[in-house]
Amino acid sequence: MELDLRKRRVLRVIVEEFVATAEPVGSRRVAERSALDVSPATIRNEMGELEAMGYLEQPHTSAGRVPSDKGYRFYVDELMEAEPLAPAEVRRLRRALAERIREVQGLVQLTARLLADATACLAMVVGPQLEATRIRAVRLAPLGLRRALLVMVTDAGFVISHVVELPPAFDEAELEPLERLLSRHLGGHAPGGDVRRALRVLDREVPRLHPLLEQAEALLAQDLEPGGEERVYLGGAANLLGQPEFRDVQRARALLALLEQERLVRELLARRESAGVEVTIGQEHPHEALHGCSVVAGSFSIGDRAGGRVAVLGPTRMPYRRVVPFVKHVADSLSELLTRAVGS
Amino acid sequence: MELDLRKRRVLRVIVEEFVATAEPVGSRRVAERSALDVSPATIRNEMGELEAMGYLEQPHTSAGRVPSDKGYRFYVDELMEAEPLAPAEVRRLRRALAERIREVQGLVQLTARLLADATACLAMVVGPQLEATRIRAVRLAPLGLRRALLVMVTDAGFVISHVVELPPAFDEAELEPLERLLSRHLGGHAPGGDVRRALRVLDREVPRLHPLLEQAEALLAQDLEPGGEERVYLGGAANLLGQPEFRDVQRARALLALLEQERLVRELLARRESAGVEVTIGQEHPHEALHGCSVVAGSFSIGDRAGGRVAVLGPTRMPYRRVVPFVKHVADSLSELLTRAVGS
DNA sequence: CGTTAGCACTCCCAAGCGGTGAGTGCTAAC
DNA sequence: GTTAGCACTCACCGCTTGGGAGTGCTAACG
Repeated sequence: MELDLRKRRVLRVIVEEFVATAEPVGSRRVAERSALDVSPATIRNEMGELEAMGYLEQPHTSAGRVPSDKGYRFYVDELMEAEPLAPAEVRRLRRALAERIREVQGLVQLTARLLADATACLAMVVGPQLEATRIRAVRLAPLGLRRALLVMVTDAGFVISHVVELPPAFDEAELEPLERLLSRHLGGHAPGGDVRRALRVLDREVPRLHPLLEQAEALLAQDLEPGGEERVYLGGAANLLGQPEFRDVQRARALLALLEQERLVRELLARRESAGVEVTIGQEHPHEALHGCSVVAGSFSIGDRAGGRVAVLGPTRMPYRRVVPFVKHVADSLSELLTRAVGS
Repeated sequence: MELDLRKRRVLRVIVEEFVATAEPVGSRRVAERSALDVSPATIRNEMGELEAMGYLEQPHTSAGRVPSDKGYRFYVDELMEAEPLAPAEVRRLRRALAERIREVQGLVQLTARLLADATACLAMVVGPQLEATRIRAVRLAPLGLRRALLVMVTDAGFVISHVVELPPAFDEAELEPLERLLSRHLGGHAPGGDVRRALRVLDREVPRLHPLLEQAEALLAQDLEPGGEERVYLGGAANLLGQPEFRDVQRARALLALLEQERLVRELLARRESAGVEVTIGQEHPHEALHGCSVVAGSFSIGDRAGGRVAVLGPTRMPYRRVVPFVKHVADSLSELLTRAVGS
């Protein structure tokens, strides 16, 4: 049940024309653009068959054809020729990112902005995952009033900081040795289960610290749970409203409402098995609000550890040829820059 | 040229009816709802005069009247009776905020969410302003590879942290004395001009530190410039799309595009002289995209210093009676909680 | 003199109605 | 297998029409 060469060509032309114009494409246009050198009538036969096979849809009789989700899927998997990025664009991107590589938060936000601008879609970026980092240093800064700031720095430039209450018997002078103790015990561990285990060991060894360690553990757990430190950044929501598929405000509203729930966005970006860029098309999404939409997502890493995710969301009628390589490029650039910054 | 009692009553009814229904209100409805006990014809005369005076507008002949911006302004300033918050709502709010008072970022974000949900508008919150805080402690955590994390903690729970490159001749053992030196010199200063001055003094005293101090100054400047650390949080954009005034997508698009520019949002929230809650209505906004919209904004403070701003944005047809006291309450609650947290 | 009933008038809106044109599917010929 | 020809379908556009809401005006009323 494979598609023969001509059908593939027809499907490709239809997808690309529809992506460009947002209007159903008819047999005549396909005949003109496909360079197949056959008449519209022949194309019509092919289109009829493609529709029967589920790759095309007709909004109504006597309108042209529109790709179905299955059609887009086939296009993305088999037909699309990725459009290489312009060298100037590559340079601009690299320069912009390199400038902010120091602070992860800003980097992630900037990335979202750049992606959105370049693709005219909505961009989503979730930053390096805490779990993927290792604690490099622990500091306790006195704040007075029996409080101190517990700062943990991880190797990806993450800073976890929380105000903790000091046990009543505590003297500020004790902070420095305590700092060293914590650094020794927690350094090198990932701020997930590893650190928790280390905290427990320490708890048994020095029971006096119990109140402090308990707080540290609770606060860490809070950072790690969805919606904690790993913030999600969106950019370019206004881009979507420019697309004709969102002329119906209620659709746009449902989509925005969904995207405001950070938990759902995180779910949307959940890592798949694959290595490269993943495309999720229309009905493949579990949420109804996303049914006319596609998501193109990629991962970046820090050294050999998982970093975060970058993604672009737009109507299924999206310029995949441009978007897919762009997302891939941004993900790879981030990996490279972050890995070098960590210096491992 | 004051409005007599009956005109005030008529205007008030029209504003409130229009706010509730989003449809132009006619003389009959005003007669029914105003309890003035006069006929629609009389009301019509009043409405005609109110229109001539600029308080009302007519979308077209033979439609009811709609308040003009001037009409809303008069309503907000003179006619509106603030609707007290339900005690249950007050309690819920207080509990939710108190839970997150520890970390400023989360608190600000939560506030935006709560405001948006309660008012069915878009909420904007800009966090405590760095300039308004005082540095409480400075820490330098070694990161290896000639780098260290410079952490400055301010009294409002702000944490400013940056990776800095250490001068080549530096030994990690020197960090601790340096830390103490910095703490002594910078502690108590506001991270604006004050700290910069202190840095310069230190620079003269210990020229060896120059490369480090230079970095610190540059990074601080970066944090302080708009778009630095004082992040703006938005919540409830989807709420706006539900309003009938945004049935025209292009309008919504223009608005969203404006709100994506953090600089403009910050401008929008810029402090006015007044003490309480400020309402900016329609054409009073400099940006055209905001012409059908109103903003209700209030300030919160930390101790006796400026804190940040909370605001709500919606169509000019907004339930001011509810929104104004709500914004005021949220601002006051934040002030109270943050002031107590700082413990000054 | 303010208030009111009556009434003509305006104008939006929704529904109904051909005309138009794009695009199709079918059929028969090449 | 391909193609020209052709009837058919159906969204879209512009037009008209009827209805209804709400107004402004005028004249009468207390």
